[in-house]
Parts: sequence; structure tokens; C-alpha cells
Amino acid sequence: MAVSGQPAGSWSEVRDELRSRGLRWTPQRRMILDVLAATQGHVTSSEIVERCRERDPETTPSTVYRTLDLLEELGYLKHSHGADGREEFHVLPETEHGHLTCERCGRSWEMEPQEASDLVRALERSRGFSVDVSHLTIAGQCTECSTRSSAPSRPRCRLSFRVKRT
Amino acid sequence: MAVSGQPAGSWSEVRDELRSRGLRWTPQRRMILDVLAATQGHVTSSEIVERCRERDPETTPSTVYRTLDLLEELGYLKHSHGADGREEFHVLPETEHGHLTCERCGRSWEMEPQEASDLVRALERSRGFSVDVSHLTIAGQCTECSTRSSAPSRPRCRLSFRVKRT
DNA sequence: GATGCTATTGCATCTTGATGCATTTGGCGA
DNA sequence: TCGCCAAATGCATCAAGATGCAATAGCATC
Ligand SMILES: [Mn+2]
Ligand SMILES: [Mn+2]
Ligand SMILES: [Zn+2]
Ligand SMILES: [Zn+2]
Repeated sequence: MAVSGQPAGSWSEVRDELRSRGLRWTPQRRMILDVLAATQGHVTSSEIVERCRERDPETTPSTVYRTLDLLEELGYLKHSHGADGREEFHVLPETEHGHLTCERCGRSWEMEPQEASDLVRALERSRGFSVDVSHLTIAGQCTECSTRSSAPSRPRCRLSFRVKRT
Repeated sequence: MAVSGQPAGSWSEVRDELRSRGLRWTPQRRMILDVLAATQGHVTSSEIVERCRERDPETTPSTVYRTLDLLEELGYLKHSHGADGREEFHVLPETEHGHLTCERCGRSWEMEPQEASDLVRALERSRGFSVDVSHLTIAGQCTECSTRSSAPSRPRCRLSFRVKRT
């Protein structure tokens, strides 16, 4: 993975990969990669659009979405889904990991692949199904929320648009 | 669960539950329940909107979405997410189950809770995290797709809008 | 059966994201 | 360096779904 830890400016790996496939190295793609390099943890596409806009207000959302798709196809990114179903990109997938998210407090944690290894092996054996661990998001309740009583047993983890009031 | 197998017309359980909470029994809600009763397996919200429209073209989408939210809060529905992140409702949650979905062929299967029980126990023990099995969707590759070679290692499971051309 | 309170509806509008298409432009070859 | 052509961008438009608000209508009470 070249995206991580590169001094913004030496995107030669990605650039060459694109060119070698007959794809193109554009200023837009360069900027998106710069933004990704400055990002840690999980980000949604729209957060990336926002960050691009901070650098260049002219940023076109669809260009960003399409570039993210491409980078994922090329293996530079992976995504999973938050409890609300929205895609979240793993910007620095040094190590493969799954995800845990608490339906009540909304916090989330990364999960070592070995934590899911029993499940992975069981499904492999019984069904020949091979789990995509990095796409995996397991929802539930964290310790703290379970201990802290008073709870709707399964509150809906819905999308929510924070309406931007001007 | 009253939703399953009821002759469309005797929604007394749901109706009484609503009334007892100071909520209301409206023709819209009645129709949505009728649609749900005629549905099996998993459905997305927009599919439910379509089915409602078949019965009453005047159906307002937001009314449907809000009713589905309500029914889930009351425990009459549950949802999980397809590989693309979209919500899919379990209309007849007689038995709790998780979900498997193949990123290549798109098919999906239900998973007995016991199949995930190792995982559930492991997370409970190591983190005190209690998994919401019915929300769980595990993506990966099914046997057939794994055997059948020639594959993009991890094709993106993206949303797709089938554009309705008139 | 009429009344009043408040839950719901319907509607307009917004957000995230996908997509078709015309225009622009990266980059290779001459 | 110039031109060409396919790849990308920008833009308009669409889809699914969320949300605020004013008008409507359940239903409990009288
Ligand atoms: Mn969810
Ligand atoms: Mn996905
Ligand atoms: Zn929590
Ligand atoms: Zn398959």
C-alpha cells in the first residue's frame, strides 16, 4: 500500500500503476490521494468530499466518488459499513481487520482477524464460504452500554442527515 | 409477533398495542401491515413502498418509512443490511438468524444463530460485547464462486440504482 | 354525537450517492 | 512539439431516504 505515510507529493507508485493500465494521472486524483494520505482511521465518502472542498472548493462530488471506487478496485482502499449502512473507507489498511460497533453509544472498534477466526473457519468448513473480514461489521452492545441499564433492547441504527442550517 | 400469518384484516394485536401507547391506527398503517403480511423473506423499504403503491398509488414514501421505523421500534420488524449497505427488513422473524451474502453472485443465505455462536461467545468473553445476530450480515464468497476461478479479488459491493427509463 | 388534543400525514426540501452524456484533457506516438 | 483518442471531468438528473412543518384526522372524553 502506497497510500500510507507517503510524503504528499510522491505518488509515483499509484501514478505508475494507473498509467500502466492505460488510466490517467489527473490533478483531481492527485488531490484526493493527498487528502487520503492526511486521513487516519475510517472515513465516509462524503467526509472525503468535504475535505477535498477545503482544499479546492470546486471539487466535483462525482469525481471523488468515482475515484474512490477506482482506488478500491486497484486495492488501495477497502470499505466496510457503519451500523447505519454507510460505507466507511479504511484509509490505511496496513493490517486487515474487522469492525465492531455499539448500537447504543455508536462507538466502534477494530477487531483482529483472529478474533473472528473461529467464525471464519466454521463457515469455511461447513459451507465453503470464505468470509471477507475487512468488510465485516458486527453490531451489538458494548460492555459499558450493557451494564448501564435503561435501554431500548434494539434501537434502530438509522441513517441520519444532520441538516446543515445556514 | 402478530405480523406473520394473520388473515389480512385482524390486526387487533398491533392496533391495540398502538392504541395502548397513545399511538394511532390509521388506514395507511393498516395497509402497510397488509403488505408486510403478504411478504416473505427480506425486503427493502423501497420495495415496500412499491408494493404499497400497487394497492394505493397515492402512497406517500415518508409515511411508509416512518411506519417501518415505528414497527421496528415496537419489535414487529427487524432489519439487517445487504452487502451494499441497504436496509433489508425481516418480515417474519420467527427465528432469529444472521445473514451471509456472496460478493460475487449476490445470493444470500440465512445463518442459524448457532453458526455464529463461537464468535458471539468469544466477543462476549473477551470484550463483554454482545452481538446483535439478526443485524449481522457477513459478506464473502460462496463455494461456487470460489471454485469458479477468474475473479476480481474483492469486487466492490456497491449501491446501484437501476435507472427507470420510461 | 360533538370537541379538543396531539399523533400522523402529506408535502417540500435536503443529503448522500449513482449515472448518462457532452466536453475536456492526459499522455503516447509521430 | 503536435495531434489524436480514449479516459476523466463536470454537470444535470435521478434514486433512496431523512426531516421540518402545516394541515389533517384518530380517539378519548364529555
Ligand atoms: Mn442497521
Ligand atoms: Mn459493501
Ligand atoms: Zn456502547
Ligand atoms: Zn457466489
